[in-house]
Amino acid sequence: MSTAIDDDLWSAVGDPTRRRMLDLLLSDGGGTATTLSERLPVTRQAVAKHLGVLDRAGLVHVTPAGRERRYEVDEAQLARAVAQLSAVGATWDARLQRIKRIAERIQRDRADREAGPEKS
Amino acid sequence: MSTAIDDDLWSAVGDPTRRRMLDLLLSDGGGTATTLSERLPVTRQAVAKHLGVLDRAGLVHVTPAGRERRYEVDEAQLARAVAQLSAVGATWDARLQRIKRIAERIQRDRADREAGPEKS
DNA sequence: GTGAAGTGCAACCGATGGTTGCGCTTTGAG
DNA sequence: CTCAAAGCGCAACCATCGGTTGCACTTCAC
Repeated sequence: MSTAIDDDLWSAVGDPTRRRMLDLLLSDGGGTATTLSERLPVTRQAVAKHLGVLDRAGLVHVTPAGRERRYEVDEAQLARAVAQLSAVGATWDARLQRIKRIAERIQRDRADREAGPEKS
Repeated sequence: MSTAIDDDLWSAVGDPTRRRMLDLLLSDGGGTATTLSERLPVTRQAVAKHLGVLDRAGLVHVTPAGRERRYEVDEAQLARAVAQLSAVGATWDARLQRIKRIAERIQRDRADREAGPEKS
């Protein structure tokens, strides 16, 4: 109930650079630290660190190939992360809806009181 | 297209402690740094810093009352944040769906080739 | 074999989430 | 009125993290 979330997954997805990396890996169907860094405003080493975080979170898999290390998105795990994002959103959405309904009821009650004052 | 997001909003909502604070403020209908810190595993000062971040992001409003400073959630702004979360989720969801469809098509194509080999 | 490509490791820097300690105003009980 | 406690802000400090630079190591290609 209290938005208890797999914190590793959320924080992995929480960083803006890592989100862009996931975007690139998805649209390109994989990549290496070097190819990613060419399309991002950070150095290869920064990208490598992020890939480590994503790997530990299970969001990507790595395949060594000669002197390269190719990374690909783990779609099932990313789907889990998406589900958790939606869950948080849904929780807050529900509460905001409840608040909105209560506010409307209060306003309606006040309107009733002003329209038909039965007592002095 | 490229998941361009209001980074202040996202990062404000990105911290797990701040998410719990928003939960508490929503369910209690507001609170102070002290009352929040009593229900969280961090000190009042840490809570105060987070309230500053949430305030700068426009997610909460503060009302000084005597020696207290009461904070309440700005529902419209939180709704915006929720919308952005959903947007990121929807983007990835769409891409994952596309990948899934492509994978299925490839599998179907291969099945066709194996079933009816027209040429040698 | 040699140079370039790709990677990893280590040191360093700035921002941030967290703590402790202190001092200030406000409140309320005596 | 007095004074202790409640609530808050400010400042110093620490660990972690995202980012950088620099260097050494493998692998590929000529």
